[in-house]
Amino acid sequence: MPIIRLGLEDFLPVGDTSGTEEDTDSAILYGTLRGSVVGLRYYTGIVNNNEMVALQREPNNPYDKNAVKVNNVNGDQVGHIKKELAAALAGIMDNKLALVEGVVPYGAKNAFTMPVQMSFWGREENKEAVLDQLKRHGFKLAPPLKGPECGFGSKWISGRAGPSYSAPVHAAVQLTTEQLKSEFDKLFEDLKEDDKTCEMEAAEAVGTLLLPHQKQALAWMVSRENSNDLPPFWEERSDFYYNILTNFAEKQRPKNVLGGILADDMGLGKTLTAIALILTNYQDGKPLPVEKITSEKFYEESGTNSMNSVGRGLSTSCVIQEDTGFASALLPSSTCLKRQKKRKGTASVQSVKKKHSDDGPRATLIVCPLSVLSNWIDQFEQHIHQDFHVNIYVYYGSDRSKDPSILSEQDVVLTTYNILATDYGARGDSPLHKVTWLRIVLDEGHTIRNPNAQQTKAALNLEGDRRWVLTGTPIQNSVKDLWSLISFLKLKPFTDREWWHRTIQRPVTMGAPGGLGRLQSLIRSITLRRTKTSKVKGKPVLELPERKVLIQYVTLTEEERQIYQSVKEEGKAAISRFFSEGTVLAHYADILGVLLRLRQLCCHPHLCINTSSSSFSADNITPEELRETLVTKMKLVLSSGSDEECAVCLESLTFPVITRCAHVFCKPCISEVIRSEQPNAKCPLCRNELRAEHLVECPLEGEVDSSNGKKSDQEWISSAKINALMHALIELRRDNPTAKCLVVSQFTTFLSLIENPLKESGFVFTRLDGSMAQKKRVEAIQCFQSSQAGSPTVMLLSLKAGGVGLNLTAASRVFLMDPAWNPAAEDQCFDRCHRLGQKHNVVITKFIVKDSVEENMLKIQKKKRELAAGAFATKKPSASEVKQTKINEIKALIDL
DNA sequence: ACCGCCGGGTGCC
DNA sequence: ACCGCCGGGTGCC
Repeated sequence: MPIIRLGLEDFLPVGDTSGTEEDTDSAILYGTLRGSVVGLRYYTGIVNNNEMVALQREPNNPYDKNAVKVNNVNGDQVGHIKKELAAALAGIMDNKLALVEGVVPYGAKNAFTMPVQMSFWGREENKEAVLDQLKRHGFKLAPPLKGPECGFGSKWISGRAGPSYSAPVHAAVQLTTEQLKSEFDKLFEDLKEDDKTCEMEAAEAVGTLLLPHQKQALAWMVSRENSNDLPPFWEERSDFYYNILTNFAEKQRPKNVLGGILADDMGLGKTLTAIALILTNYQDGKPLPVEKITSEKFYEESGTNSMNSVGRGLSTSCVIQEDTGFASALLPSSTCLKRQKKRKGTASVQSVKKKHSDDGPRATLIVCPLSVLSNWIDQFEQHIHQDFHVNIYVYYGSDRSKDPSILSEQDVVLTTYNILATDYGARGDSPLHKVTWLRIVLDEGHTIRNPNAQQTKAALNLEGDRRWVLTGTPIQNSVKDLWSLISFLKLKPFTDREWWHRTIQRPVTMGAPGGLGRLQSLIRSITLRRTKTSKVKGKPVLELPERKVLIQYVTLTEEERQIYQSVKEEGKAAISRFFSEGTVLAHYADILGVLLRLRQLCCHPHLCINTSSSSFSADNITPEELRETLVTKMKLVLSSGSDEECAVCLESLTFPVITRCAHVFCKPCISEVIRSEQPNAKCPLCRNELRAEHLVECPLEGEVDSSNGKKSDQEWISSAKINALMHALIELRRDNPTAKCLVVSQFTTFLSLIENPLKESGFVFTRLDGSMAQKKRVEAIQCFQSSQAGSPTVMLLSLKAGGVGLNLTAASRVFLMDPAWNPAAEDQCFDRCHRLGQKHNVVITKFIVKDSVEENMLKIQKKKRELAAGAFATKKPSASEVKQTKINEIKALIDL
């Protein structure tokens, strides 16, 4: 199931939200006030009756420091707020006590002044201050007018119609949570219907036959790019264009985005579809003119149309320029350069692309997270027909070209969000921003959901009419997330946050009638989304082979059980003490340590070395010792596989730091807490003193394994789990010698221990873990995916290795050696082989030690799954709820 | 007339 | 602005 969590805050004004940032979601309507706009004749901006206007402070106005400008939806100034009123508004606006929004109810054609109906929105606690401030200037708010869409702009009851309509206080009728849930479910439903079911064949240069749903996506994308439709919510009226949300009108036809959001579930082939689009729709629906090599075949491999095949391996025909040095690190050494030379020497070229700049833009820019950059390169390699030649430039690395004309000559330029943001930050020196692109594709587009992030701003400022967002999770936490995407698509008038907020976001969050409907029709007009269970012509989009998860219980040996029990009793005693002392959270890292050791003991006694942790009492120690202890604790937290979240942002840790009270947060998050609560900041988790200079950063180097090092000096012994695994592997080999399997663990040391018996029993195996260099990874993957005789049948895989794109479809069996805290991490791992291209039924075996922490983890996993399934309309948990959940989990895990 | 009244000039902030 | 406001011109009926 796609992760579309919709927080309660999407629908209800939720009070407490940690304060620091202006959160417009908890705003209530204080009331309304009629004022006047003056000075109309000095400005060009015009409005219609009932049109929304923006009020903007102008503190540097030489005549009045209180000045408030009035702009129309287009951003053109209409006039000023009359000075007496402006004097009252200035303080309110400057101190962000309220959001003041205006609508011109009538008199839009007046020559000198016109009325403006203002609504004041803000947090409950600021209401008094606002009313007071207005009162001091002799103004008084009227209660909110009641109308079907009061405060949301559309239909104002004009003054003349008489105020007999206006009375009740509540602006909008709120739907029940259930209603909202079902409403929102519909948001992405049926997007495939009507015009989105046409299919289109890809251009010849696409060497892979598209699946039906991919042909549909291609047809839809091509039609979007070539469409002449008006953007959503615009109508043509006699000789002007009219926006039905804001009532703004203009002569000039508003541009629709020649793109949209491809929001297919992971695994449906968004990348391939985008590649097909690039090659199929250049101009006027004609394919991209690329070199076609018509003479003899150049390569040994002969790739024909293969249905989304894996294992086409190296047969490729794209030329990837390597002056970045990055591509060569990603790709097997021989892949590109040799071919490029070969082709240059012998190929006869039928049609050479024109390089004249007067042809208009040619290049497509693709921006993606670094983790999927190599996947894009692979996919281009796989899917471009070998007789065609496509120029791809990987804009990455310190020697990336600063010359925009190099970029604009390409067919495709690939880069990452970080590079995009870095270049953009170095002002005036971003070649990416100097090129007018034919097309811009943002992959994993949800990474730009934070509108304040540099990468978002950098993406918004790219030039190019065809703009696409690829994402499997268009809405991650709330409707808010959509704004950056919509803004990137340059959909008028939503590029300005005020109009988005007033016309879509607030109506939806406040449950205004029609709010969801608007959002839905907006989404429908620019989004294509299919899930794994969607159907095309009555058949599932993807017919994946079956997937079975078996749990195989393992009984520890006598010796293992003895060690386990003694560590457990010791840990349980310590944790009980923490509970009785009320210091559970202060010892959180220690508790994780106990649990980690128990989990390791379930796998193999050697995983767990320093059983006697000295860190239980940390009284009189030097700063250096303290620092070291903290670093150790942080590493423990990070390596415990518990997928710790930052209690401030509630997301996974970025740039983790540990506090003196041993709690781990994102550095930016905790720094902000310290800054905003100074001088007496307290730890959000335990309320201990918090100081910026006490924060300890994690010494770099990705994968931290707490049990690293000491493996060679210990004699190898087996364990109950290893025995169970080997038994299963040998049985599997006997029944099906060519079957491939993944052996997955969170503990890379455990994987190393497993290498021993694999060798002894004559298995050919390979390995993939987070510590391996990019090049080694690619080798390991290609080696494993190969179907050649003698290729590895086992891959030792660390649970979190590899990005989303990791494709291990050669495997049809998975042995999960130890359960993960987060069931989603397990699922993601299983999806690496249970995905497009898998030909066999997939059987997953989870080894679980009977009567152990592992069994308890299964129970917690079950709960989490249930929670995730029902999470749709549930509120995002607060920090204290997260805390309580954790405490409960700890109790359950250690049988307290 | 230290007023009223008239009518022209004028006009955002 | 077909207003308000300003300030100069003017002054019984």
